[in-house]
Amino acid sequence: MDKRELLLEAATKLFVERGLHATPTSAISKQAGVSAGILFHYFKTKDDLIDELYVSIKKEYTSSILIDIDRIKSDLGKLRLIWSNSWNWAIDNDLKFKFLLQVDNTNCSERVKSHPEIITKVEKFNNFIQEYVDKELVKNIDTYFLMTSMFSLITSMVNYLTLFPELCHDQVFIEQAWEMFYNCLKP
Amino acid sequence: MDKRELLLEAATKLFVERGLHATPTSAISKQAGVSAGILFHYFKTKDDLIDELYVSIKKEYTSSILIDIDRIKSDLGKLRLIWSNSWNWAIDNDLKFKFLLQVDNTNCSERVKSHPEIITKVEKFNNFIQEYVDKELVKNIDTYFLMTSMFSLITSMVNYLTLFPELCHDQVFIEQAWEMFYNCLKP
DNA sequence: TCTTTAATTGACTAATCAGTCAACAAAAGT
DNA sequence: ACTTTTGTTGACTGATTAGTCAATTAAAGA
Repeated sequence: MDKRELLLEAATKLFVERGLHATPTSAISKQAGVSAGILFHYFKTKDDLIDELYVSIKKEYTSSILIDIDRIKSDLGKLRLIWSNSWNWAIDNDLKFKFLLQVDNTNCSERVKSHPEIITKVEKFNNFIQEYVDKELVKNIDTYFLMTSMFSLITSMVNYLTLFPELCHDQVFIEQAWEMFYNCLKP
Repeated sequence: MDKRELLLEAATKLFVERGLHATPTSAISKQAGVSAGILFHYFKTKDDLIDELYVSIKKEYTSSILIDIDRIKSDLGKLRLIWSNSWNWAIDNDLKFKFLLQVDNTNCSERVKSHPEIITKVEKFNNFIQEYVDKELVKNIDTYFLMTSMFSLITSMVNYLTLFPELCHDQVFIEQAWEMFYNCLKP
């Protein structure tokens, strides 16, 4: 198997368990079952590894959000799919999601948040929300504020579902959570 | 001035700037203008300092939330005061707030989240919300889920206001943000 | 005043870290 | 078959770290 991939996977696990700086590169290579030196063959520095890991996971997450979006006709249905895609991906990839949260809440994330591919994704999503503002399906307020509010609600839902996983399939809870989400956004 | 306090203040600043593990104790004592050894006179270990800092800041934050709550009569007014107290404290104490966010999104926070004083505060707030559920002023859903949703919205608002501080005094924005907050909670 | 206790210093240590490197192995090209 | 490139190893290094400690100063009691 690709050792680069093994290293990224091991790093995700250890970073979430111990934190970025408390995880030595030696522990990452050990967890991945490869030699200590090879990490610096694939990544110039440890910070480089962190950056590449963040960007690749963020891309994976933002891509997952729009899955099957064209199979839905109604605007509200699309918004609901974005909502459920978001927390479903996070539940299915809890280590990766926790890694994103950890980095997003660190100042060192400034280094990587300005990555061009991520900025593009954010802009795309921004335009998507602007359409909803124009159609008067959501509040007429700055789209970036709408976006952060949306993702903060999704994040809190993911954290809650992580504590009570059985609720993932509880239709009553899911319906109430969606109601809260959309009530927050609607005009 | 109290060197213990100087150390905590310096630690808050550096932890937020560099991250917990990327901040050596030597940097903390240097920033505080005291000798390297004195840190271990006031705190047994570095982790001890982190724990004590977290608990003291969390207590300060949770206390600030209920300021002047008895001067308001209406239930809705009280809820709105909790909301504005929360983000006002966070804006006024941005370093401390960022420190809380950073620790809350780390696995190492498990160590400290179970601190008795913090559990008591959370339970108190939980009961407060339960009253609102009983009075049918907020959705009939698990109070812990309501609580995390509330604070996630407040957090996203604080992050947004940090980027655009002038909006703190923009009555239109504040009113819309409150509308979003309460629409999310109401039955 | 004298004694005891607490606060404070900074040089020190043992451990740990990110990153290097010479050597070797495997693939790929010719 | 032979050469070049690429992947891989693990011992090594210089720098940095958390935490110690003997010595010094300040404060408090008697």
